[in-house]
Amino acid sequence: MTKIDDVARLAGVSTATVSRALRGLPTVSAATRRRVLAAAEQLEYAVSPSASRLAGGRTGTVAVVVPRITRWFFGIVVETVEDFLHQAGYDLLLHNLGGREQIRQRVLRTANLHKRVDAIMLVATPLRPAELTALAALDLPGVIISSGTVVPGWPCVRIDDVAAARTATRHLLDLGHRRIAHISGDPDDELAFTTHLDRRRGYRDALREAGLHPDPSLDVESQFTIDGGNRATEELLRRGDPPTAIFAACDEMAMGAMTALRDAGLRVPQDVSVIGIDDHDLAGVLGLSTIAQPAAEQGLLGARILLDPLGGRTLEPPGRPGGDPPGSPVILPTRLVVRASTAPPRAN
Amino acid sequence: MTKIDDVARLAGVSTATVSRALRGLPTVSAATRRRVLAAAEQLEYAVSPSASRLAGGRTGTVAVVVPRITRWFFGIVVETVEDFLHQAGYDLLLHNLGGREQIRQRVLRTANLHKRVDAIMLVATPLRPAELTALAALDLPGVIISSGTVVPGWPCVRIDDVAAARTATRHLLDLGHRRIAHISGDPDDELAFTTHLDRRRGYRDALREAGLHPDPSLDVESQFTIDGGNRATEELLRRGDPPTAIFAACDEMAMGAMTALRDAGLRVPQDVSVIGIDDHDLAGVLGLSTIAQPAAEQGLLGARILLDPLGGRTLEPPGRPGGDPPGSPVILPTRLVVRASTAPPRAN
DNA sequence: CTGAAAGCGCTTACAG
DNA sequence: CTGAAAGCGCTTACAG
Repeated sequence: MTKIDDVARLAGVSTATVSRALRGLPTVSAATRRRVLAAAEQLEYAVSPSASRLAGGRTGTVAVVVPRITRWFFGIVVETVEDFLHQAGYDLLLHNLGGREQIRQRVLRTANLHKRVDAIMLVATPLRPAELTALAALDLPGVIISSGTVVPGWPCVRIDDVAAARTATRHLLDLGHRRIAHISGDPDDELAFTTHLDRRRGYRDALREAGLHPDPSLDVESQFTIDGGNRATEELLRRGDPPTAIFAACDEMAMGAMTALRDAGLRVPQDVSVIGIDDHDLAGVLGLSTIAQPAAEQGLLGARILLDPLGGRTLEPPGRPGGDPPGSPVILPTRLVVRASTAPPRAN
Repeated sequence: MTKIDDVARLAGVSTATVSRALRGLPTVSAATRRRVLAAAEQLEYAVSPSASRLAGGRTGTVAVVVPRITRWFFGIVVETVEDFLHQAGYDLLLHNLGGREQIRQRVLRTANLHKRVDAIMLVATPLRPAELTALAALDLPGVIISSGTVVPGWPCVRIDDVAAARTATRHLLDLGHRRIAHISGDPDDELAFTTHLDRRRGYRDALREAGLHPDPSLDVESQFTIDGGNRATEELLRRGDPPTAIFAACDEMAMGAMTALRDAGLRVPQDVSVIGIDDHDLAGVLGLSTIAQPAAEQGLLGARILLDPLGGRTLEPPGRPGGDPPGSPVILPTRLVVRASTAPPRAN
């Protein structure tokens, strides 16, 4: 195991100089730096992260907390953030809550992040009061992606869920639909999302703007998964007088809805139109109309803001009007993508 | 920041004793341990990982290297392994190669893993000779999941890809198909899988066992993705005289094949049967017949073997016959799942 | 069962 | 621009 002393000896300098040269500090002469780098190269020296962290007081690590990495949105975010962090020289400490209360408690306690990371990215993870207090006590920089809670001082990057849902619903209204169902997440989901609340609001807003009354019998709560969409749609059909269109709160639910409809002998879109939110990898394959949201961009921008020593004010996406109150979230745009799953209702 | 000295002072013992008590070492009296734990609790003490690692010589971290976390198999593996590692008190350092040569080089160099992790899990990541040398030089325990290279001394957990492919092909043969195409991964894929080679071999073996000659015009290479399956199938159809069945090397390719067939006006399974390998989350939704492979089990078993101080010989799955030569991979079973995408060919 | 002391391998004021 | 020395916060022989 070659250590810094070996490099110092070979280069004929002190360990302090090796440390400075290797980290690219400006206070090293070009000639010295060259000698140090050559020595380090020759000895295949790699700094010991533990020693460096202990002495330097920085961990060089960012915690990324996601509900479930196997879900489309979270997978994309992690992939993007991982790439960016590693390029910036940071390690990524992954925490996948996995819907298990036990894991959630393990992760979201002070002790588990303290002294272990320099910063925290919370993806769609709402916090309970005690968790919020614990995180705030860490006094670490953090960023929120997509939704969850507001942590004082932590920037947030997300889409406008209300607007996205409104656009989806309006697309169905524009096609002529009037009996529009909504299937969405459940407050009792172990993962405790809040996203579905905003999306339901957008759905209801759009209906009201069109002069329609939201019909509770057309609004079914389930899980944010394929299976959840499947079951919600089955429940919907069980209630009789099926809708002519379904707005699913995410693409995975929409896929489950398409299956349930097919299993019930209904065709999409001839009998029932379906639209989701996300633009999941498979949306194109399935011909699913959707509201595309920029998952990678949310992760990337969040990571940049997190690492930006200036606090990220200079990293806002172009085109965003200045003058927002400090602390307001960065909202990234969504986009209606019309595919084969939505069409006008059959002739009345 | 409360540190170990604070706890020692409050508990009225030395820091050595605090250290021992907190780590559950047996050489501490029950009374002392109780006092130490109470003091630590009261002060909300959390050990500094950097200091502990530097002094103890263990990083408490496992590197997990995957080609792309957004693909079904790798997402499942990471989720499973993350849970197990954290329960065992280890951190998971995630490396997502993402098909970028630059990242690959960064990750698979000695310097980046050395002194940074205690063990390495390589998921479906074939190594070049130089990378193999570098990893071997690390002299760390490691485990291989699914395939890739053989690293001397590293156990391997996987399925039998040849057998899985043979079963898939035989299912089509049993249904009466004779013109069976195969779409699979490309050697030029940036991720450089080897899995597709085994699967192609199983396909050809099955054909030969049925007295058929593999027809090169029915064998198209592409990428292991939905889009890859889509393009491979388009190519297949472009060649004229389409097959009556397609065996896709993975479910994601099979999904792309289903889309391409539908876009070409062909029905599944009436005109063309399709089968994949994986049992992807969406396989059920899409009615895709497949060879199910236990992704979570491969990850979990690999992680257990990695952390097992005994080297994992006691952790082999039950039912596995003893007497395998040491170093031979642990093979987990696969299972044919027949859904709606496979049926007998139309009347000749 | 417990403690005093050395040491893990760096980085950081401080001095020059 | 460079070095000597202290210190980061633990763990580990070594003694007792």
